[in-house]
Amino acid sequence: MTKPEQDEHTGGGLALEAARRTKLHKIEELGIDPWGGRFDNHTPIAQIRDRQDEIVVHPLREGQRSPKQTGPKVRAAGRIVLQRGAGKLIFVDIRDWTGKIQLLIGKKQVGEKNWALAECLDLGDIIGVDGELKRTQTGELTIFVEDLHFLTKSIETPPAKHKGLTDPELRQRMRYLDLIHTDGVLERFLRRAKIVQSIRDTLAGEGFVDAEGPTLHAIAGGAAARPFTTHHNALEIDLYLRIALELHLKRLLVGGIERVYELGRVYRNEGISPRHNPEFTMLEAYQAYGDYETMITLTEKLVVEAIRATGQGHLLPWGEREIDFTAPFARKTYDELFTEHTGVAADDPAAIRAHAEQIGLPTSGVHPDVAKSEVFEAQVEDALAGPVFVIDYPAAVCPLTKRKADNPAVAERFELFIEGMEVANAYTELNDPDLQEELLSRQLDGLSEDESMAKMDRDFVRALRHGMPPAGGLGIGIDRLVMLLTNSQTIREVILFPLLRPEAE
RNA sequence: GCCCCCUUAGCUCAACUGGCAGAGCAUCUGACUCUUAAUCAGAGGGUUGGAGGUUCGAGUCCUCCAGGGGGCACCA
Repeated sequence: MTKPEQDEHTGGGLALEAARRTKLHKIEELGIDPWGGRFDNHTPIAQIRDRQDEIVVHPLREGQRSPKQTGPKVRAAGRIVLQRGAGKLIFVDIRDWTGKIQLLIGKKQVGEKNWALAECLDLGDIIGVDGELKRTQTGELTIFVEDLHFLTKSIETPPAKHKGLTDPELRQRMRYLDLIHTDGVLERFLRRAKIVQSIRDTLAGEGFVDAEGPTLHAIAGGAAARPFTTHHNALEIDLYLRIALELHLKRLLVGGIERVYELGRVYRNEGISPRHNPEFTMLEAYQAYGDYETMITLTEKLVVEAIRATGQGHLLPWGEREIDFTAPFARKTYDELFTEHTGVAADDPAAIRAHAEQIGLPTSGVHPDVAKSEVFEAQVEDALAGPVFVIDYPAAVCPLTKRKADNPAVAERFELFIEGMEVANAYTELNDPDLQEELLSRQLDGLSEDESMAKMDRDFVRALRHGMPPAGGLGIGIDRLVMLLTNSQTIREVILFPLLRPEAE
């Protein structure tokens, strides 16, 4: 093992660590544990800052350079993010998850041992302090430190103190550093937590209970996506990571859990993009005796309450633009939008087929509803700035959805689109077991099994045969909703640890 | 899986048409008891992502590889 002293006068990566290890040893020599321990009764920095009006400034007396102040005694803990030496004074800025505050450590004020410890402080170290909250001569709110508590040494060098991390690879691989050093990152993820909490609160307020379905599925149903496969050794069976929550929650409707939801991770073995991560968070909620109109009302309430929880108004920033979330959101039928954006009659399969060919989509051997759906995805979805509820889908591409009573070619389904993104998807749930069995056993022309939602699940059909109440069901892509509510243009800004290739050794 | 772009000090970035690899922050030494992107004086720090190639000479041009970003495909 190399001695730190050997590298003391070099400034490369190893030497930066060596300098910190030298200080770590000095801390140990002072009889202080550089890894700290329990530190009770400190106050979050934001709350400390709120006590600034308790500072009393006494009248200036003759011979004084500045007026005497008295302030509240406070105890804080946080990470050192800035440090400035001024002789036998050190100014330190610490940060906790509520804010930042300046500390003043003076040699005379803290005593010899604390001063020796203060000389061992580096950017990134975590410390606790006791002191008096006052203002410096320049007016900066500051804890005048009386006692110093060392809580944890950082032996790695932090990023540049103002620019922070900008390399997207480093930001994702070392999210812990991103949270500390990139402006707005910690706040964004705390905001995500508030959104999720708001959704759970709203659902609870509407009488929904949460449920935990299995994530290992023998049949990856409920959506059309390629699953991840895995293997259970003792049972000697291949299993899939779930691609949706749907089929188990509906079993719970059969079981009499009348309002049920799950908010959890699903996995899809597909491409990565600014709007896709292989694992992402989905909400699905099911309400017995409801329908898709019930779900529109619920969706609006969930979104509006989530926005309220983030402390924002109805107009949210989105890049250079704004999104107007004033409820009720626009509602347009699928066919209406289809014609509006393509100029093709929505009830004319031959014209749709010709149009699909014209824009380069394959049409031979493809079911008319599939062709229509592909044109819709290619030309309509991206153009939907929204928020807009797209209502009433072609039935053939909706195998889990109840058909309209007066028109079996149309399914009672809506999707909520905002900025071209599908944020929510909801049905009046199909509860006819015979029709369900038929729809799950038949692949549509032009779709492979991978591309299809039609994966036979005998037990699911058996559950329906026992009677599932008429119901409305809703799915919301939580990550995309969080993107929209935090003005984040890519999904990896709202997922703490997006999938990356392993780092090379 | 395909196409394009990026990769230089711990971090953030320079380096002309191929011609001595640089700066700021960080680090180290010294000064400073009211600083706040502290300041001042000095010092050190590089396998230019990796491996080959062209050239008198490569951070720069070429090939392959790796990682990341964007787009396409996939995502009914």
